[in-house]
Amino acid sequence: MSETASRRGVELPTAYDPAQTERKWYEKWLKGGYFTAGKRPDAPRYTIVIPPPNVTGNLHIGHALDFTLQDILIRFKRMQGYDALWLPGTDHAGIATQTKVEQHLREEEGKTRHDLGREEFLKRVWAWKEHYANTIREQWAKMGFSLDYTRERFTLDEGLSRAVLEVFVRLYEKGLIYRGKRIINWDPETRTALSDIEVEYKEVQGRLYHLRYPLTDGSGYIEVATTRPETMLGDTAVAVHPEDERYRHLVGKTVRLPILGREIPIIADEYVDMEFGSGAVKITPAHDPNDFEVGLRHDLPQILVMDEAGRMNENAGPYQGLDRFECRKKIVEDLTAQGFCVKIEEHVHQVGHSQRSGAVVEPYLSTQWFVAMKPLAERAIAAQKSGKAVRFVPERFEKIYLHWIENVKDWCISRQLWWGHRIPAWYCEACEEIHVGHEAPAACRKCGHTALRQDEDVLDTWFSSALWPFSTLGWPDDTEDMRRYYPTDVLVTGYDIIYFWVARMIFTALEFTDSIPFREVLIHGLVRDAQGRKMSKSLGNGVDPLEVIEKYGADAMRFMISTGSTPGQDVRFRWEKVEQARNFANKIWNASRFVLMNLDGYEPGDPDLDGPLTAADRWILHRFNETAREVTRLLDQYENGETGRVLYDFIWDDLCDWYIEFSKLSLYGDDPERRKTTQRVLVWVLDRTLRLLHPFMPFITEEIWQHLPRAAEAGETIMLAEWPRPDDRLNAPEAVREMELLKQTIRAVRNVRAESGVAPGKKVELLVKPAGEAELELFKRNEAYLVRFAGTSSLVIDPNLAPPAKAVTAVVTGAELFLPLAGLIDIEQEIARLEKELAHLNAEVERVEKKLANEGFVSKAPLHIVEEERAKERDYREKRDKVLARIAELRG
RNA sequence: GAUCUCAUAGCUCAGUUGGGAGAGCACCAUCUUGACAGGGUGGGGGUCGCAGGUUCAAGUCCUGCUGAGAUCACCA
Repeated sequence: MSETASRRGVELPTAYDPAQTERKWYEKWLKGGYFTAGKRPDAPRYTIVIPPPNVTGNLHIGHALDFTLQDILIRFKRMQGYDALWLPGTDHAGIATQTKVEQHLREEEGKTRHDLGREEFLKRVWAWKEHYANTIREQWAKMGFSLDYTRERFTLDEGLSRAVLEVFVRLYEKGLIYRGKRIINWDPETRTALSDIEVEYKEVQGRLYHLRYPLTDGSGYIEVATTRPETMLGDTAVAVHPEDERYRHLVGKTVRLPILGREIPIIADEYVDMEFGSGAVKITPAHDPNDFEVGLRHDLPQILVMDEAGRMNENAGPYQGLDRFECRKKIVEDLTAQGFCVKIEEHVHQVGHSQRSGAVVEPYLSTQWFVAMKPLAERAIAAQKSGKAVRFVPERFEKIYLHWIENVKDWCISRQLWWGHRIPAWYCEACEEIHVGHEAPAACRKCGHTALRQDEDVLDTWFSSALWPFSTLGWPDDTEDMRRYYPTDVLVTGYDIIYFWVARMIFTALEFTDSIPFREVLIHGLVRDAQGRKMSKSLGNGVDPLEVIEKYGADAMRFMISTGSTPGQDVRFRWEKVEQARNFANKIWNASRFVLMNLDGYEPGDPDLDGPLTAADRWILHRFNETAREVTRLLDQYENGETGRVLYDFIWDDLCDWYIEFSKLSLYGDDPERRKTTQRVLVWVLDRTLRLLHPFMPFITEEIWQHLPRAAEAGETIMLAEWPRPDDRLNAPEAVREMELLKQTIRAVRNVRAESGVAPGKKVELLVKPAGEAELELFKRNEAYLVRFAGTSSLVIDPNLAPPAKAVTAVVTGAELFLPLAGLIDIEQEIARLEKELAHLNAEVERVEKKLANEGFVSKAPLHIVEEERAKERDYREKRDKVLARIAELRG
């Protein structure tokens, strides 16, 4: 007890200074090892793996939202006694990182990656990665995240790379990974293949070019239309619908391709839409996915007319060497000049752009590696539709997920990059036999040749991300962590990566661990700017979380961002909201200062519920209990916005505006027993309230909590303090009724004073006419509060009192209140004021009576609802009658 | 074209299984009262987008419409 005694009376500065305390506590938490999971072997575990941020740069405010939501859950569960693991890590982010490093290299040294060579270039990327991984760790620390750094992982580290190999080899052996020549999405800027979802379609104002291809027999022309005229150089057919009467006679004939003069057939295929355009389509199998299919059906040649940089190649004849867009211009000029281009229409259409480079994506025939999605998707769909499902929060995102996985196409997983997991395939130099395995084979299994070269390409970043929930825990080994912490409990992420990541983790986990990777997925929205725009580098409207922290503190940022939204909905970032959160932190700080400044003679211990507690004491304990119950319930439902509101209201309204104000009477009074009781209630409630708030505002709650006198068994950090459990012994409905009447009375007096223009500081006489014995007792018991908070010079409580004419009146549920204001009052004005009140009460009475007169309502509504309305009716009637009587009296 | 989200006070947004609307900011008045002016007290302000329907009862559920946004799929 000497320790708590020595803490007594510690002075806190008048305003909370976040910068000072945040670093201090984070260091202590780290040193204490409180973030490390595994110290409660007998407790149930709770696992979250972090969505690994890219090592491309600093974290932005969107990360702050995502991670804060996770830290809230982890801290909450840890306090509830779980063995809580929050596993951190970072993602190598293939294209994104490589592009950044290449850009850096170009700007700083004027070199390309090819100048350095693969090995040297990768060294540079690793250095970049180290730098940004450190920056990210620093940012995590500033935001207060309780991550278990002993388990931190990186998608390219040794263990995870092994997992990637394992998955690749197994899928290959199962026939679910294959190599094939297909139309893929090609990014000519970064010169790599992309998967379908890495292509963003944007509406673009383009043109539709109508071209005439002359029939070789000289009998005329056939007209086709295209948005990409340069691809005509790769045309190998013109297709019409087999049932199209207009063209039936032409099928089987040939046309001569303008410029190149190649003779190509007119074919019939059901793919063609007769209604659209001329009903005839040019077919370019090497540059369009649909044409590719048509080409296969009709055994057409595939002529690639561009190179990997999007320049026209040797097949483009006179256009060789031109950029594809220059070629477009040139070829249209030429075709027009030669009379082959007959019409150019303005045409709005969707054009695919690379998600990373922004370049217009070229559908491109290329040999790549693919994952056959059908079997994997079917299993995921079956799982989702049976009981073995991942629960999406909010539910609607399940539909989004299912729609995607039900329509998914094969996944192109090879990337023409250097930064990533190199594809574990080796080709025999002699016979081109493919060998897939963990290591390079010594010799070709087919021809015995020993010269084998490994595939130059790496895997799509998302291939490794798909394994994240189990690769981070040690899979494919049967590790202790894997057994204890897998499957994880919840995945928290934004709706923008449901396809990229969430879906892929689910089907991979089902395939390789035979289980779902997480029970629930909590989906949040995007953080937008104050105008509701998406934050982006080009707009420069991004918000740096560190700037927010510097200005307002990490707790304010966390509270604002986590409570400022509804699940699944986008959040707008507004500085005013951070300011509000900062003010809230300051409010808590000062309420705590008040408590700490008034602990003279404090004797440690819980409030004695059987002791002489005041109604206010019992009321605040009751309200705390309700708040604890509500906060726990809401947190379990991921209702952070509501949780924040409940805590805010309890702390600001109930604790600060009412209880602390009321407590001053006990603290400054001369009854030492009452003072001690109130001190205990204050300390107890503040302690527990800080715990409820801790997941949201870890720093300030810890700082204050450490200043509070508290029992040794509470532990050395609020992080590990027990989460408050609802306790029925704290229920005090009578105290609640008493406080409600007191509050109503005090407010009514303040109100009429203000309305009657009584100076706020002026003490006035207050006459209370209670309605009955119980009320009389109640008011007598609480005289001191009325005097203090209603600004009373003298107080008369008398059920039989005859009010003076020159007085203003207020009516509350159990009493009439009179303020004799002889000098100030104008009778007519008072009557007018009361009549306004009367009109209001009459309207209420009428409304309730009408409801109760409704036979359907009384017979069908739940009893407690009907009872509530009856009580309202009585209350409004009573008040109305009193106001009516008072008006008559004044007139009278 | 398909699916989804949103529309509530001047602004930004809450509103948790349907029971007569709230917060912050802004605004008006007032208070240098011994935790806090980043504060206290009191106040004004809303036909909950429109039209129907279900129900004793609809901001809340259903249908249609209007407007804003998102995602997916597309016709060359």
